[in-house]
Amino acid sequence: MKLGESTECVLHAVTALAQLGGEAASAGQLAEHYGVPAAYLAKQLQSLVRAGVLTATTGPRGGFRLAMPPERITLLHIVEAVDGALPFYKCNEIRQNGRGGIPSEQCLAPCGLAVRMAAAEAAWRASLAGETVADILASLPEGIPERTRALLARER
Amino acid sequence: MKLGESTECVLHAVTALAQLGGEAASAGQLAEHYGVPAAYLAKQLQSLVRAGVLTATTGPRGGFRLAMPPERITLLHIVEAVDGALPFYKCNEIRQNGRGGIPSEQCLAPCGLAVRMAAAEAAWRASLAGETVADILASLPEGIPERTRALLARER
DNA sequence: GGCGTTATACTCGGATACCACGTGTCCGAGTACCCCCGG
DNA sequence: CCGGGGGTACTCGGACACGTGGTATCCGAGTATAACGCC
Repeated sequence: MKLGESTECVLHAVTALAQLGGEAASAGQLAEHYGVPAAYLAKQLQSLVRAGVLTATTGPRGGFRLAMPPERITLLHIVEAVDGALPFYKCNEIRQNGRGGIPSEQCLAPCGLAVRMAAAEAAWRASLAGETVADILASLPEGIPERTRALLARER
Repeated sequence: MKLGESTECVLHAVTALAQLGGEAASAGQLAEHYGVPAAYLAKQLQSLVRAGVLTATTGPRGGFRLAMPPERITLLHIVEAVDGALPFYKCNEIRQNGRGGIPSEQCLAPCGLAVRMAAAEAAWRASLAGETVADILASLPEGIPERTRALLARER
């Protein structure tokens, strides 16, 4: 029960892109910015493109940029894009299997365990869906966005 | 980001044990009761013993039994025992690494991303900690506890 | 000087090895029970 | 008939293969740019 190691990289990468205000940055730039393998970061950012959180453009001066304003991108969007949106708990209805299997006519109500596990998972998702990238930007230390822009901006 | 397949088996196994009211059942019995591999279930139940949720006795008429009354066993106890209690999200402080690393004197406040991820995880844990095995028993269909006792009880 | 063409360098995108965790299985150590024997 | 001892069968507990998902990496397809030559 843990998120992939790459989730942290991607969260920070999106934060950096948000500081650029719609400008693009290449995977190589972002990787160098955080000291992570470039090819690996690129692979993860692709899943964000598929999820519609980022857009990608090829060629010189290309790269990744936000597909939505930061206020509309929630942490849940990013986490689900990178780590998958499958439910944590999969109910296989084993209550109906084996020697003690409950006859299906008594299983009209969903399995109580599955209901509780789903509720906990919903609480997690709701918490992540309540925080946006804009909230993260607002909590950065003073002067960091300007510094990020200076480091990542590409002079024409 | 998903729980192990075995979590479901273990949750149901504990539910079955709770229906026995402190009586013991062997791993083999429980496995047959749910149609799952016996050796595998036994392996998982061991981690519950280590976590103090169950007690185990060897020898004939031995097996596993609850170490606490069902009202005191929460779903979080079980899930953490089986799946580990590690945090989902591990903050490696990559904000301090690489070319854009933030100097440590500006990192007195914890990383905002880590704070949000931890909050979501806390919501998940709180939801699971609010549900006990006794709640699960109360939501079972009519007559199931009696049936489980009849199937799992071992005549002296 | 302005425009079209060409060459270039840079970007993403998917396909490919490597490794760790979880799944599934097995056999050995220990113990409570049951049977048998002796008193 | 009662008590003790030994054998037995049953239980958990940890050690051992196997497979899948994630990590890390590479090279190829495509494009905007920039330079160059021509008009």
